[in-house]
Amino acid sequence: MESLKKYPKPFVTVDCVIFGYSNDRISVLLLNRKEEPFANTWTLPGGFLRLEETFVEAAQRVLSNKTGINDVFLEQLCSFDAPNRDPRGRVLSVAYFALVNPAKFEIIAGSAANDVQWFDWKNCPDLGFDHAEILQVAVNRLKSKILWQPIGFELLDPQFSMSELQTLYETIEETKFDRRNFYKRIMEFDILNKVGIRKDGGRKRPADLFEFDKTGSSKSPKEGLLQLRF
Amino acid sequence: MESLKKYPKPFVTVDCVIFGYSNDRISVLLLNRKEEPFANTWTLPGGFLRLEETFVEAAQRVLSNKTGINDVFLEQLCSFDAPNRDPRGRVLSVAYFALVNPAKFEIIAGSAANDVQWFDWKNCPDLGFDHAEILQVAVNRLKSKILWQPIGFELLDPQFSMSELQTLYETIEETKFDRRNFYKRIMEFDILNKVGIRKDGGRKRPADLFEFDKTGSSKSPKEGLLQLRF
DNA sequence: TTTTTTTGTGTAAAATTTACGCAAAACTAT
DNA sequence: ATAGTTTTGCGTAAATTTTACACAAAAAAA
Repeated sequence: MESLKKYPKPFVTVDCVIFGYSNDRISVLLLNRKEEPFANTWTLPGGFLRLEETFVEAAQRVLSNKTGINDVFLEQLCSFDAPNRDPRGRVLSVAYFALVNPAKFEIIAGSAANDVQWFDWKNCPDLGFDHAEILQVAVNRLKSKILWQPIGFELLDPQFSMSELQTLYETIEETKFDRRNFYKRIMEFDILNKVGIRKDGGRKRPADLFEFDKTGSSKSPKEGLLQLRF
Repeated sequence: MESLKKYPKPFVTVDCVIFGYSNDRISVLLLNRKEEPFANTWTLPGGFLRLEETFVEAAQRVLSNKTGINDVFLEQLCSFDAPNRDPRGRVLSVAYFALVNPAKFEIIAGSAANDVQWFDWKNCPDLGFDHAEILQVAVNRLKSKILWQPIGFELLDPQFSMSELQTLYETIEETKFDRRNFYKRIMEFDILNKVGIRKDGGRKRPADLFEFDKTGSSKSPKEGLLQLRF
């Protein structure tokens, strides 16, 4: 069998765009680096791939070690290849993204980080490497993805009201929807189960509470794809 | 600055899914390998990334050397990471895809290939490595992409009739559209310029000939996205 | 000439999307 | 208590879009 010795090998890292949602705001998890390059600069959490790992395994390990976040569903975003994107040498990056409910995680800066924090997705600090570009790609993906898939449930508490779901969609899409049409449209897809009404200190009329129907029996039209248009 | 010496390096290849269209059929360009692993087996054309190259540059070089195809517009598809996807070691692959008009290229097998041929996308031979999986991802991407972007023009001759364009769409989507509604829908997007009527041996009434409007003045609704639904 | 096939244009029915109306439920203020 | 306010769930008609055809013109075939 042909030897691979003659071929050069780049370094390969996995970088993660972790989106969170709380208080009607989308946030992104950033890490402040302790070491050069980009020491004391905010970046996406990431790290080098090990030879026995898949990308997702590497991403889970990096997220756990550097940010304290465990067991998130990661989706591949894009790979980045600018030859000068890392001053140390040729370092490729495979970017992944995930949506999480920040309330479910305690973020803990690992030993290689000065700090780990959530930042509003519209007000991030300058990012090291080409991570601003990666983040932009992730934001675009999130915006288009929400129109076609019932995401958002990973971002909310297990039980939520329709207005909470609507606010999430409006925050991501940066528009407003008609409340009544949103309600009808979401319900048509059969992806929600009504599980009661809000008990706690509601302000006005208590809202019905829903949770995502995990039985997968959704009857959404157009070959199983959501399609929100208001 | 931190040394990278402690980090392992995988090999990285670029693999290309080149779709062609002729005689109402979508085809894929495959290469029959001369060397192990997968000697005498069909695979997607691909090769190892050089450290000074971007992915696209590597793909262009590989395509030119191994298949004789030059200057195609490549779009990143996905990266593949199964640890055992290459028996020689840890070899990652970044897949790209392109749409071309086969009539514009002469395919020439490079020295590392027994042969290079177009295969019908529904009747490919068994592929080496994980290339069947890569091809499946590419096919899915092509099908969804055509609904949102005015592709297909790269697949046709510079001037084409509406029925030729429709047949292309029907071939990719594997459905039939109403001829008159297809005509109107396409015209609404202002992406075609009428450039005359067919002169040569037309069979019945000669069709108007169109070409893609490269001035970028398309007025498609929904934020510039095509949306074909019949 | 007549027939056949393909193409360009138009139009009405069907379906979907959009814009609101309204009453019920709980809180607030008298 | 009672009246007023705000939020929620459900309904309905207008506006728009999609779908299904009708029809005549252009050229080849008979």
